[in-house]
Amino acid sequence: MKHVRSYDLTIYAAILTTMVQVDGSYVPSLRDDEMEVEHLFEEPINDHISLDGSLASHTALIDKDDLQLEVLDDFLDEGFLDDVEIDDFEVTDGVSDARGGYFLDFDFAKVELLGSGANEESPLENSNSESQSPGVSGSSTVGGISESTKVLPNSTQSKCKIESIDETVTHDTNGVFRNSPSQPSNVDCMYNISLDIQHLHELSNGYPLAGGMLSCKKENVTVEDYQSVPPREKRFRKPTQRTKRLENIPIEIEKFSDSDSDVTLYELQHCKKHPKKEKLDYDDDYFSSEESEDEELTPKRCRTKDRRKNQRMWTTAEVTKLMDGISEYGVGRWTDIQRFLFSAAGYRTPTDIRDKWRNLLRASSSQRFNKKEGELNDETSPRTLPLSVASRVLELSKIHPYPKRRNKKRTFVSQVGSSDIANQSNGSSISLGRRNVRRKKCT
DNA sequence: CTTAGGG
DNA sequence: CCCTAAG
Repeated sequence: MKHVRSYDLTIYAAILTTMVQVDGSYVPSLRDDEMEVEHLFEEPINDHISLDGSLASHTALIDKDDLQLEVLDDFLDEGFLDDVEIDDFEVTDGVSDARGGYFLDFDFAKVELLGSGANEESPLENSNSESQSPGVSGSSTVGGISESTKVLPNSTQSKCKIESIDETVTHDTNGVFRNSPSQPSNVDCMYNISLDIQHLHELSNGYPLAGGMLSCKKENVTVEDYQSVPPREKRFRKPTQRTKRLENIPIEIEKFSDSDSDVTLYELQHCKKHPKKEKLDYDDDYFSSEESEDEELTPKRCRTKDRRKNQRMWTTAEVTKLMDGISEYGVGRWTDIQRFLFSAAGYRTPTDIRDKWRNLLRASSSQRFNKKEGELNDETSPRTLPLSVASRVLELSKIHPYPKRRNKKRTFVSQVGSSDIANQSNGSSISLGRRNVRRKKCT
């Protein structure tokens, strides 16, 4: 989520600001600021909450590095900066560019100038250019600011600098972060940072954001230590279909071994996968269907050793559900069927469902053929589907013919169909079904 | 990304 | 189940 990323950095920025702010006294404690920022999180309703911070740069600032690094470390520990990509912030170094990551401008361009006096260049600076891990870059930001504040002995100098910073900073990043137009930099070069936390609620889903971020440990974190923080391995591997499928089951068991594990996990995954379609109305089907507990309790995972990698036997309940879904949504809307009926399963991709339906059709037809032949169908055999299922499949196949357009046999089937919903043209019935489905779904 | 079709 | 082409 980009929101999360930019927002994290934004908050982090706010913390930075307030940290350096500590007026005159330079209290090496973040407590007050913590509270301020925490309020940000507590009131997601207000769109803009402004932090007033005076970026004081007069005197040497103690162990700010440690504190800041600690805070940053907390960031990393909490995993909030995990996903921050460096390309989320276009690093531009021009004041004129109002679109670039002003923060990076701020830190790297300006602050480095400020700290030009003593260039014992903390190795953090180098890590910027590496840009391998955004978290690392953030850390360098911390180092830069703190260093500058430390080094700078002259207040007037800093004033000028920060004025220019103000101009630079005026910028609207994705509408997330906004800075008030340059304040007349008075004594302490006050500048205003207003946070747009319109996306805050998105973060607060169970993530101890403020708490974890603001908890200020007292351990010293040296620069080297920080640098040694391994850049979080990126898991943008683009898993293949099979990988995804395989990953599906163990994750459920591992991460969410709780009671409602399945549902929660599915929600998460699904929302991640289809961010737009996250409005899933989980009707009673979703929870009360016998399918869920059936699947959970009896994970009939009959894996034939070699042929199919991971094959799950289709239970009768599943087949029933599949037919329900087809009768409701129509043939061809496999994604909907999967989403609304097989969502709890986790496996059973739309393709699987379609394949199953295809197989069902085949089986039913063959069964009918067998009936004609007079062969007795063995209901107990797993190879033959129960008569109830078969009859239903046949009926459904009449109503919703499988969209094999070129198939001439379907016309025959439709003519035989007693419900007369399916006319000679298969397409009409299908499209009708789809329209109904859409209306039902989008409400 | 979803579906259809073939393997 | 898997893969891939087509919309």
